[in-house]
Amino acid sequence: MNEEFKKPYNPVEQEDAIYQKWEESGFFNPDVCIKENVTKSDADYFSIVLPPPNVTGTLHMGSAFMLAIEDIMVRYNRMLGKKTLWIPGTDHAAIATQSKVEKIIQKKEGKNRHDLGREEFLKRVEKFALENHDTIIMQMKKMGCSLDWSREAFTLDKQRNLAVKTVFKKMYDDGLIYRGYKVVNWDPKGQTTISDDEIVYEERKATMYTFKYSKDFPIAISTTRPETKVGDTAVAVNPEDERYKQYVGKTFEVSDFAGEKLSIKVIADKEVDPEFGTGALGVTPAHSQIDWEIAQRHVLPLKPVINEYARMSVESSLLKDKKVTEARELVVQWLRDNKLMQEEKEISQNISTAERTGGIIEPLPKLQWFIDVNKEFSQNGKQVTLKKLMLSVIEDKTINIIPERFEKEYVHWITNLKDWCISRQIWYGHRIPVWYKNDEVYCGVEAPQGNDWEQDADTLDTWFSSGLWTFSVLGWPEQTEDLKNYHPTTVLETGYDILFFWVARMILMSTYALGEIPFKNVYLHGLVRDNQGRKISKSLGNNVDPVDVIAKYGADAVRMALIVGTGPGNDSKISEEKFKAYKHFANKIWNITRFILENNPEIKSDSKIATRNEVYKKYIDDFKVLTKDITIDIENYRFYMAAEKLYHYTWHTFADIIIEESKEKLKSSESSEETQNMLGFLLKEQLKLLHPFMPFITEKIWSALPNSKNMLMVEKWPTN
RNA sequence: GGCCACUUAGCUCAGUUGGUUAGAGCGUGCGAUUCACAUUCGCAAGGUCACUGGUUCAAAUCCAGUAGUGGUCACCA
Repeated sequence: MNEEFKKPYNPVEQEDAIYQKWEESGFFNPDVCIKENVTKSDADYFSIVLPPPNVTGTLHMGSAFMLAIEDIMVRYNRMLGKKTLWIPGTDHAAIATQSKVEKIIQKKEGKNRHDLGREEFLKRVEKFALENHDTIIMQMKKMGCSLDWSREAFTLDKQRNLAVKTVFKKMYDDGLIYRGYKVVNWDPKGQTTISDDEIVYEERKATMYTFKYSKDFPIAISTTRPETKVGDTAVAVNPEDERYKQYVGKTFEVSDFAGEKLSIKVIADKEVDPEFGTGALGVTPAHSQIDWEIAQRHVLPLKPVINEYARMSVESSLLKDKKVTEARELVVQWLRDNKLMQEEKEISQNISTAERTGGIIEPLPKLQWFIDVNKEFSQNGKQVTLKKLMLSVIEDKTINIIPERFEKEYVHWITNLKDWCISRQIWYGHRIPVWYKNDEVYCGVEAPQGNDWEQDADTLDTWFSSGLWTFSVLGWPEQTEDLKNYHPTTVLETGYDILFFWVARMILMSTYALGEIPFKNVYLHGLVRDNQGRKISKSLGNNVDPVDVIAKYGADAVRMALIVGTGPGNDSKISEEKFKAYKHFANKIWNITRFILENNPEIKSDSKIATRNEVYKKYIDDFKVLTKDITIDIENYRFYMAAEKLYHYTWHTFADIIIEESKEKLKSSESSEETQNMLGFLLKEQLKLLHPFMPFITEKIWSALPNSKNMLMVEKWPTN
């Protein structure tokens, strides 16, 4: 017998070598599987893209959980004999990466990006991205991921850039992308616009001030932001409000409001809630989304009073160049001094902050690029909108979301979706493929001919390129074989926290650009929390590098610990005890093998011989029931259940009962032949079932068994 | 505020279409162990399935409500 089995199983000594063997075999690549005749060329396909990790950092336990689920699906389907493709890649994560590198440079060198210049700064970002990329790849290999590395992609590489520009141009030509001047979410800290989805609300205490613009102004208004009121051009009231009906349509001149001259028109708008505050709303078209919309409806003038640095851009001496927070106090004091303040009330309110920089969002009117989600266009002879495309594939179940409850959330989100602001004033990302020359505008995949054309300085929202991921990784816009063979992908597996950011955008991009869904199924997993149920975060210091845990317990144990007990969409807690338990389990499988090797060195495994014995026939029949059960669980995405059932069977049925009972039988020469075949058969079949969950140890044992020709990773999944 | 999820053993969680005596792992207690097991095995204790009501021959499971916890979306100026 192999000497190795006399020691406890030590994953650290084995796993890297096993992974290397897999890689060298080439079987992660379906083309090789076909060539080597382990997969039929006309077999059904299974394809899945890896949600590309951000190069802004390295992997955490949540990513490890994701990788475990996906690798289970991939290995299972490969063993079923399908043409199986899992495509790896990483995401440049534009704003997240840029702001991280900016912070580092600021801290180390005291410089900002403008000190370095666009070219030098981008070099630094790329270096940072590459380092993280290499770590991420190493981490994924440690987890045992059977990704086809020959097809690795990056959201910002040349091929993906072509896809981005191609889609942009198509949308531009279809009138779905437009450049427009309107109030956007401006992040003064990151010096860029962000989309509605990149806003994080923070609850804070604030004061609600109620006042009049001047002594003879008839209506009092309420606000938490008095400094913006120097930009007011109207007061809106509800059309039904009897108190104010007499003033509607009139314009009042205010000669001095905190040093500014105002011209306020009283308008009636049904959006105004007469119950709130004084029932009158001071309209600041330039610095509020809602007020902007009201101003559009009533054709009100626009008066910007705040600039990109969150400072007052008015000319009057009191407020000029003051930060908004200072200006607020100055205006409040001015109101008190002039006896215009009626009430100051402490309230709690949610303020908008930028997800990546933490900067307080300042709504500003700016000229930006948008995707119009409500504009009709013609596709396959039908009039559609992007919104309708996104809704219909979920509503008619062309795409399935697991767990189902997220379908409702998705529909709700899409229904309320507004135009998507896609331009960013940052440097790291896909440059907008638009050029300007005097009054001319050119949009194209390539730069226009001739001199004096200047390219738009902005880059695209990172989710624009991630949205193309399912087909850009397959070589689109070229009509590649991969695209024909593997799109739409079979399943998209990702965290529920990026359902809107990413899943929705992929559906938008694919149904638009290809007229085809990006995936047939969406499987959403939950968050991995620490043993106290807290979110993993830097500030708590509870972040664990999966590689460290793997070094201690082995990748198989880590995978099992993450999978067992965690259903789709559910958050999970992870603890040392759980890792330990599955390390024990790995050793149990190891010892089971040792016992069988000692008593059945050739690993005889003929089930026909075994079933001569009635009891063994029952064992084997029971096992077939289990096999079917496990298969159904996996097919229905119940990996947690399949894993637990296998664990339980191997330890408490196979080891505790079947092996225990076999000890006597092996001693008697008359039944030992049957017993050997029964044990050998069940061992081999169990290794196959366990392989997707615990690939390393099962492959290791398989290779140590006599007569094992193929690698376990390309053995056939047991069927009845 | 809207919507969603969760509440089952000390802890972490299963319990699929309603159907024997509600399960597992960890932990606890007792015992065994020259044995494939450094990481072993057996036995045991431990539950008002959050609460109230309903449907049903039958409810942890379905329905309605209440409470608590968490999430998410939208925010009112």
